[in-house]
Amino acid sequence: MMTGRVQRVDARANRERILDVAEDVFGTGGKAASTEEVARRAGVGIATVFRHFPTKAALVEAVLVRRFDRLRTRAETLLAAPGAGPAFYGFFTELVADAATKIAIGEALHDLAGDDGAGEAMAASLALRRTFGTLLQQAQRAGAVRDDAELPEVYALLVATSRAASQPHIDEDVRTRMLAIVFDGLAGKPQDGARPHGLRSSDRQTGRSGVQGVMIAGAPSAPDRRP
Amino acid sequence: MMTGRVQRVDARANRERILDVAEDVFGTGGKAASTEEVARRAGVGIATVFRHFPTKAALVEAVLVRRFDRLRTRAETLLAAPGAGPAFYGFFTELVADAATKIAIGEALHDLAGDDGAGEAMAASLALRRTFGTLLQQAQRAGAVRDDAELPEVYALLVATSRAASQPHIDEDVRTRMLAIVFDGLAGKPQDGARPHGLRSSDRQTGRSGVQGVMIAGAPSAPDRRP
Amino acid sequence: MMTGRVQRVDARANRERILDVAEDVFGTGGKAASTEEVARRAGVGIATVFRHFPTKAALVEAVLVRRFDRLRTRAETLLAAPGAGPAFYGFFTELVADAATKIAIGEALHDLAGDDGAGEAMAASLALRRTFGTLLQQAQRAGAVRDDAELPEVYALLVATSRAASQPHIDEDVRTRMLAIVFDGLAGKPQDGARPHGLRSSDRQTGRSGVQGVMIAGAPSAPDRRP
Amino acid sequence: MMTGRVQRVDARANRERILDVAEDVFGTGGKAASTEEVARRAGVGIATVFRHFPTKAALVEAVLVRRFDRLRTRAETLLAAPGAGPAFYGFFTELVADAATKIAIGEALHDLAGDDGAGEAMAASLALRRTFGTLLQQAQRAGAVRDDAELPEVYALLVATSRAASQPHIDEDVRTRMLAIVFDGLAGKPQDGARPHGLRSSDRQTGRSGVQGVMIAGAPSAPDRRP
DNA sequence: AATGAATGAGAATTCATTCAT
DNA sequence: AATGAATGAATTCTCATTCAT
Repeated sequence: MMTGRVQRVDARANRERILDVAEDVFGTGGKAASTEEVARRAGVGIATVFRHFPTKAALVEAVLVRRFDRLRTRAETLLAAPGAGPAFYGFFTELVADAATKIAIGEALHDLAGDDGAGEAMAASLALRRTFGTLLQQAQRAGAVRDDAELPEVYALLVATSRAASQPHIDEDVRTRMLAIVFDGLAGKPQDGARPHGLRSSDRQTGRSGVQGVMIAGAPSAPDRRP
Repeated sequence: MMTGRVQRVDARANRERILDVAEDVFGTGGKAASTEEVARRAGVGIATVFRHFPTKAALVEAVLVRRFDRLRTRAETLLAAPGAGPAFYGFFTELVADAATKIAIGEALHDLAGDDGAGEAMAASLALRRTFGTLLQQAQRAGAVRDDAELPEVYALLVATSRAASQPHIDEDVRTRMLAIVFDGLAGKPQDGARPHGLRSSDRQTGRSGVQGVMIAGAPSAPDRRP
Repeated sequence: MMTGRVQRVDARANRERILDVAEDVFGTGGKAASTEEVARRAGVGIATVFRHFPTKAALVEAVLVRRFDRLRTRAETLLAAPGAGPAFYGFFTELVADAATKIAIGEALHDLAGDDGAGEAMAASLALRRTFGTLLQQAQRAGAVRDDAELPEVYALLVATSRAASQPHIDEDVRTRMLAIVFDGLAGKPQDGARPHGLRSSDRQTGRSGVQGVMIAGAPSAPDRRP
Repeated sequence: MMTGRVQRVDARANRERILDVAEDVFGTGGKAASTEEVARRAGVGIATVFRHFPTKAALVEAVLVRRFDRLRTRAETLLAAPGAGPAFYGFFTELVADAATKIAIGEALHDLAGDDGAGEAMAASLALRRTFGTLLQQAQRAGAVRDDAELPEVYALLVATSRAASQPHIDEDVRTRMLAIVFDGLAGKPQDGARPHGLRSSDRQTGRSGVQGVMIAGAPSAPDRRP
């Protein structure tokens, strides 16, 4: 009994170590990194990795599931915190900051978003997205986020910025200012009708935005310089 | 002589065909796609590909250089067009829309951004960035983009959104609305001091944004609902 | 033109050499033998083997197809020869003698017989069986083989004896005498009703033969010693 | 003491269970089946299998020894039964029928026959062969088997037919008729000199049988149809 | 210049066997 | 004595790159 327990504890520890290392290895080198590298850096034999995760895909998936679950748990914690605005923006900021060190997870977030093959990871990803959607709604009800922003585009921005943040030359400073711009866009009341860029967030089903044509054609009718 | 000339013309045509195919192949399948696939779809022998591009990396680089150059040329054209604001936003929109179909180029833009190994492609990438910087300055001078936004973060947003747009489940509609938010953030006057998210684009060198701590601590002093 | 032809000739030669070697390697070691062994003994790189045969199964199948085709061709030649009896028995003898040196091919004949996964090889095997069936019918019409023997059991005997002949300790002498017994059984007029073993070839659908029960029960009614 | 005894009883039981399972596993999947599969289906840990049988080869050997011993015991029982003919043919039939369900054992019988590496199994195999030889002699003395048949070829036929019977598409009906032909060959008085196949069981040391040459040459002088 | 064949260095995965408890 | 985890040596297959024609 005791024996069994101890062995399991050891194995569990190994499993966790492998996951930790894999998160780092796949983070740095993308999922193209070799399983052997994971084994080496985890200090175990290659077969041990395969004992815990029968295929490489299973290993990658386990890494993602763990990561998505952690993020979702964090989001749930923030849901309960007072201050819906800070909760939303804080989570957004945290996730992007975290992505900076877990490089290819952004890629995974990215890849999985449309991939339906990876069962569990997909589920965990969707759960995270759902919770994030709740954070968004709360923040909108609190007036901290404009009402016309919807989950698909906001989540796309979350993925986009976290992915961008994983680039090594994007330091913390740049990242913060990048987010400040996005956050202004999210918070900002669509002031007056005249915007310099001609896009409206509330536009739907309009096919191609008119901007491109206008721009190519040359001078837009909108005033170029604001008073 | 004639033969030589003809062969050269043939070779040049081959080179272009290979580049076209490679752009598509690496676009669809990522740079993990095989060189043999490129050769097959270009209708040439594998050795011909390696005759034109001594390594796979060289082929990928040539694809990127051509792509960056095209984008830069487009940016230069817009620089001369009247209407600095539409020029900037239009180019941004175009590039993101284009990325949606050239999937892995966004990845490359991404990867290269910090990579200094890839000589020519890096140079082309920097040239594009520089031209984009000029577009930005013009737009700022025209009042179409807030003054406190600087190239690093704006370029980061360009990369981020173009990468996000390459995901299959991001349709044109979502892409447009995502950009609308970002563009509002770029255009928007930093209204009053009280922002719901607590980030200021003009903050520099401040290490960690204070948001996180505040948020975790709970209720911020700032009013949650705006009047 | 010339160039292309020459290359193809070389490649064809390599292909044949690989097949020859594979026939030997899989013959000696069973299909469990490694592809690398085939490559080494063929004097080519492992990748060359896989270039010609995309999977190991394809290689094994190609070996079998070639072998079955050769045997069928031989059978067809004999079909045209005068003397249906000698043709039948001669083919039987030849095939068994040949199997003695192509060890595991007997195994393949064996395995394939019920296997429907291996497309081409299965087809080639069936073609051989069909031609052998014609040889059998001719021999029966010529009175050289008893009329009540049918293809399934005769073919089973062919497979069985060729497989047995592949064992190293079965020398030619033993093989010949083993065949002599089988051939006597095939040729032999079902003499009188009283056989010492109690089985009749013409029995069909009789479920279990009665022999076993009788034997276990003890003394059969049939006379034990023949006059 | 008590503990030791109990443990030993348990261990013995485990050993038997492992052997039972192994007989089935190696029977179904060939000896390529994995040891882990045996352990799993036996409900023990993999290490327990290796405690009882130090190598996989030892396990396979133990399975074979047990099987050969059982067959030999059965043969010995039949030796004492009245009716030497039925004893011989019955044993032959039983063994072949049994092989139909213990697939790869036929293969093992086969493989071992010439293999001198597998000590105990080889010995058990030889013991079986010896006992079978006695059955044969008795049957010959009883006139149930022709006098000129000797053990090597008869045993070869036993192995050959049992191996053939293990093929899934050889049903009981075909198996019985295949045996009927062989048994006719074994029982049959070498009638008159003129056989359609030209082989004589009593031929020894004659190098190649003349049949092949004759057949290839074409029309034999012997009449093709018997009067 | 162009081609297709050849090559060896990985990569994922499996398996018999050993180790620690 | 029993267990399950760990291990490294195969094995199949892929791919960038080189060679010969």
